Amino acid sequence: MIHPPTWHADARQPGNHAMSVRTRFAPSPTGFLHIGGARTALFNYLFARHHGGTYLLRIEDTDRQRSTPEAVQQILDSLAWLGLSPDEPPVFQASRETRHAEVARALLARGSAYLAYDTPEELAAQREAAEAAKRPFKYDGSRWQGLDPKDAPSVAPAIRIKAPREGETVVEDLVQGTVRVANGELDDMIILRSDGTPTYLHAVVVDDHDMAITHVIRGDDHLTNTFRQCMVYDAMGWSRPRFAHIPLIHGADGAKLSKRHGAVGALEFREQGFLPEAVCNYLMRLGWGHGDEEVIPRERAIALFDLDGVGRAASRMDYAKLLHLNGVYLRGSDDDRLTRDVLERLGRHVVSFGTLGADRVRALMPVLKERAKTLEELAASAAFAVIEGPPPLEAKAAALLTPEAKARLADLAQFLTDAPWERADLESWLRDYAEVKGLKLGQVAQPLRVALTGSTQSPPIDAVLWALGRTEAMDRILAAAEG
RNA sequence: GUCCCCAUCGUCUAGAGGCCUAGGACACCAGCCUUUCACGUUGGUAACACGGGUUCGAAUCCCGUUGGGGACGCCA
Repeated sequence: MIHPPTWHADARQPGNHAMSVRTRFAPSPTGFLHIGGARTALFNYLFARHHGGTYLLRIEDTDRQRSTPEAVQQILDSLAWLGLSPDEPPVFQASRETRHAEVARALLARGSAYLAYDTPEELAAQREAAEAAKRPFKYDGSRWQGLDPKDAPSVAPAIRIKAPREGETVVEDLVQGTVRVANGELDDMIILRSDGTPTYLHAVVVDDHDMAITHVIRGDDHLTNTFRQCMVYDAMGWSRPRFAHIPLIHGADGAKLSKRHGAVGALEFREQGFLPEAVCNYLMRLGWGHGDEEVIPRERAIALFDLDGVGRAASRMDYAKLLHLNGVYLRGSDDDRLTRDVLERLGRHVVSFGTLGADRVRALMPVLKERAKTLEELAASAAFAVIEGPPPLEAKAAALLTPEAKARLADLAQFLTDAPWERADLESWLRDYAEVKGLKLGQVAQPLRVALTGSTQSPPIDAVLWALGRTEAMDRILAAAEG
């Protein structure tokens, strides 16, 4: 019967450092790290930090067919980008197979497990028969138990753990609450395959135990597996960790999150111009809340986060809200950092530029970042500043360059020749010009904007004028006036 | 099919029996600001899945229904 081990309570006593919190994120390197996994990592990180504990990473690479070194690197890169790198070097599960086998044999020696000589084909047939008869398949290994090795078939055996038949298993889940299942539902699962490799359900338990994990925080999809894992803990006489099963993230339509919903890989968000702090903030708020707080930077998140605030229902990915949050973080970001990123993106988009262009982008950054939601948008909006010479004209912008507008620009160029080149001065010169000519400021600003940026949308025109510098600005105005 | 979990505006959530005429955020609509686009700001539309209990009183507790999700591998 299952009661939380007493040290769990002790661990929460202030002043008890003997059993500090240890969490782990345990992805399998069979693909890229998706957004759901990223959130699981985040919760593990936040929980450990909040309690002054340790946050670890274990790569579950026991499936040798599907695990790849590229995927491992991808996961590491993703976590690094999100600021969720582990406190210690990652543990590779495959490297611990000797230990897994050792525990399996210990279970055998204790009489808690037995050798099962079924072939995969036999099992598949049994499963099919059960399905055909519309009854749930439950493995029956009674014929192998207590078998004299001499009578064993000449088949490499797997090791199966004996499931309890009576009573029920109870898990006090930190998120889901008390969850119980009748032991009659469990069956004798394989812990060591016939080829000597461990199964996931077994390896996880051995590793979590050996790594002294105190809190297993993972996706909801592992909830029912937890009862199977309990069999190993209990049979070995190990105290179980605390479990916390967090709900999954779904796509906007409520179905399992997949590529057709948009970006799902953590690194895809980076490519699309999202900031890691915005992604983390968004992910944290998905399934967790603290009153009305929405913008919660890392430090604040660590201070606030705890598992009791995690909801039990699955939530849907809302890209619009992420986008909004990204805008918030973008506006609050350091100008030098943004400039660096934008220049890099522009370079990738095959725009060549010199230091003059780079300086202009930096000068414009405070007003540029006000009007972008992603780094990609930011880069696009900075493109006019980085190039030399007249910018390419957008269709809508070109339409604005009427003969009158061109004449106006020529006149304006003349007028600006003697202007002092400071932003505030430029603004008042433009206002004066409009007033003298009996025009609304917009009538002057729009043609000018088109000439300088090639677009009908840009930061305030005085800022653009100033950042471009007198020479470059004059070039562009004249080019537009003559073109 | 069996077992497990879940259920407040379109979405993320606040809500731990009276503070709820159900609050906030995103999105959407309208207005203001304005030099374009954003930002900002003001207001608006919009939810307790359904049915039974328990209680003086239920979004909050219990049961059922419906609807979602997950797990049932010599995958992880």
